[in-house]
Amino acid sequence: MTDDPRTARRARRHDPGRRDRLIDAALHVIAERGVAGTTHREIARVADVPLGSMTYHFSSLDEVLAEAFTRHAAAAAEVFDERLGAATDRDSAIEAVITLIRDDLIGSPNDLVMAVELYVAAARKPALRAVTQGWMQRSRDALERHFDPTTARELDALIEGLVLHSVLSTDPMTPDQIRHAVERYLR
Amino acid sequence: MTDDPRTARRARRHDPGRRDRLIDAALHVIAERGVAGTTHREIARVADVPLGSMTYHFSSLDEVLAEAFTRHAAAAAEVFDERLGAATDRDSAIEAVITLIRDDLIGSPNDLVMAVELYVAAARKPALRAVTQGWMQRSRDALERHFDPTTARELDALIEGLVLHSVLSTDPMTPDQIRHAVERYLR
DNA sequence: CATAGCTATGTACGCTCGTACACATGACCT
DNA sequence: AGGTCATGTGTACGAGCGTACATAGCTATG
Repeated sequence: MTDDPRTARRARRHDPGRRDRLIDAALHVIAERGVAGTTHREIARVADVPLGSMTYHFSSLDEVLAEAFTRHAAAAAEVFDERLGAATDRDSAIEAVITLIRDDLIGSPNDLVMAVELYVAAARKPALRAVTQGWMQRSRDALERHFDPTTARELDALIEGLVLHSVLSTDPMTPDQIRHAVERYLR
Repeated sequence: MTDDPRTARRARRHDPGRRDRLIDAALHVIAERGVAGTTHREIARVADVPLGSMTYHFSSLDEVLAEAFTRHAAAAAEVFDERLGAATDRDSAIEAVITLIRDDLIGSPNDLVMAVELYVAAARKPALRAVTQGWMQRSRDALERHFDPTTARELDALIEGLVLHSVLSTDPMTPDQIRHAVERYLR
């Protein structure tokens, strides 16, 4: 946007540009090294900013983590929305779910790693619990556009389990196996 | 209890079962504080042994974690075996699965925490991947005593997802909801 | 230009960590 | 009994961490 220093008579009290970049860098580090390997120094290194910048923009490391996970969860939930929003009837919703699992979830294992990292982190840090629950709620809401609440909840759990086991297993599920599992449950 | 330091210390001087007790202490610490909070010093404190004892019995902290997770996975898999071993026909196997989820999995959330901690740890430490896979394999094997391999795999995933979402959610699933989900899939 | 005040940085402190290693101890053999 | 040596312990070291904080730099104003 307006990077021109001469803009705005009113002083910009805050520079969201850098803060955003730091959150993105944090996401990158979490995915790469895990929450355990996520430190002020590592994030600063990745974002190419001085260490002091971390404490300036965030009051603690937990705050960085919370913001990073929130951003990731929002992006992930949006994928759910998009896939399912395109569906018009129940059959195409089923197809959307299968595509979602195959392409967006199993297809990018980093997202699963992020999810599991979040689950673990949330178990110890109450601030992150709300993020987890908001994420789950949003994916359930998306499913409820096409399925009744009970089905949505169970289907959501099934998807999570399928993705988790598929990614962690030595032999990932084939698209046909995914289709089989989802259809068996839904029909 | 003999709290006299000299007595206790002398008694501990030669302690063949110490390694085992350290692994149990490690399990306790992992469940309590997470892998991130599991340190040589904390394990030693819980087990009431000197710090040096850790490096004597284990060549690294990763080795402690690996042994602890292996032990936990074995115990968890045994629960699967017992529940399902008691079943004689398909219907009682379904009941066994429902009981397993309700009483052993959702009923003791610590086990779920351990599982997720293991998943995260395994993502970064190859030595732990074999533990995860062995665990999954054993629960699938147990299910295959009563269901065909495809069903066993899908059911295993469904169980994992149900437990995960139930425990992490603000409103845990009721026994009836669990029964509904499992029966809907299996019948 | 001078100045004031907000933004941003470099550095240092206190702490915890994993690990190494010199040394103490006591069980067992002869 | 006395010596040997695996078993077990206490301590110290260097690295990396989160965070605090004095101050440098810039920009809007007078």
